[in-house]
Amino acid sequence: MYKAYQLIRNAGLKLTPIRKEIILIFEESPRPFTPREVQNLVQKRIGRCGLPGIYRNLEALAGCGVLFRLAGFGRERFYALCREPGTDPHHHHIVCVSCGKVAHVDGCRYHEGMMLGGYRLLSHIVQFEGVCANCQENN
Amino acid sequence: MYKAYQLIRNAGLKLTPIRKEIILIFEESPRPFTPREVQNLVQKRIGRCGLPGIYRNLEALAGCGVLFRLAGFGRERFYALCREPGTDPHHHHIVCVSCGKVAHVDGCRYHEGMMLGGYRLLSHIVQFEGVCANCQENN
DNA sequence: CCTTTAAATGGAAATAGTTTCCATTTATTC
DNA sequence: GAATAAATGGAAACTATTTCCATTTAAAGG
Repeated sequence: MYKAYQLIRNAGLKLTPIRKEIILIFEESPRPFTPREVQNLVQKRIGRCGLPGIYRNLEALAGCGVLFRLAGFGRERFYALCREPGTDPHHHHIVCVSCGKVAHVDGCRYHEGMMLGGYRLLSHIVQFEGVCANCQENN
Repeated sequence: MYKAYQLIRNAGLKLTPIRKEIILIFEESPRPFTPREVQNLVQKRIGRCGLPGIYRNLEALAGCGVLFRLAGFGRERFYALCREPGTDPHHHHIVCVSCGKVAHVDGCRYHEGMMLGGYRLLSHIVQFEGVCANCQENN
């Protein structure tokens, strides 16, 4: 994840042990995590760590393109790893409702500045839920 | 909004004064509201009314297709009126960042059951932000 | 109408996710 | 190794949302 380290440095952020650990945690799992889950996982690896710091770090990492935050209507927030940070063409994500695995969905037709229903488009949220190939078989 | 009344009745829900008032409030404004805003507006019209009831009603009305809940990353939730409830072909919405006006965006290419990146699609969130024609002129 | 009944309501309190504050520690630069 | 801005952790504050429960009410059937 040296690419991630670059993104952090380029954003003027420090490369701290907790940030490295957070990146490793997301690297090693295909699924999204809540801030609380990240805290628990970090604590297992490097001892005590505060939830406020986790929140700050998840936002910081999302801000510099290492993570992204999932859209949804639940009360908890989820973050996942950008697996091709920086080099990505514009794309969105699909999450498996069974195992949580996140995959890319390419070919978004929307982009900033285009006209849409008489509006000038500024931003958009596109997010999918489905069942991944693996979970389709095992059910 | 007789259509809305039908949707409420068809869902086995009661047509209460508060629900009628909530529908009117959304009817008279082109923009989304938070639960708190709805409470304030209802109180101005028919006196005291509790926030828990507003939450229950907004969810109930969204559940039967009268309202829908907007996606987003803010800490507050927003609801808006389905302006063609029931008869709508599948579509999404764009919200003006300046005045809040909501419009339809038709032509979604995604539907339940289709394959997408190896996943079988179950649901999706598509939500747009932009500047409406009116606000483009007046700036 | 009048009765019955399940649903809706409002207020208070509980929950829970998130943010703020601040004193201390630490990564980075020179 | 020293200087400095950023990061950290704990406690507390915030705030949106939900739960609980006693009371009221819409709707259905006599």
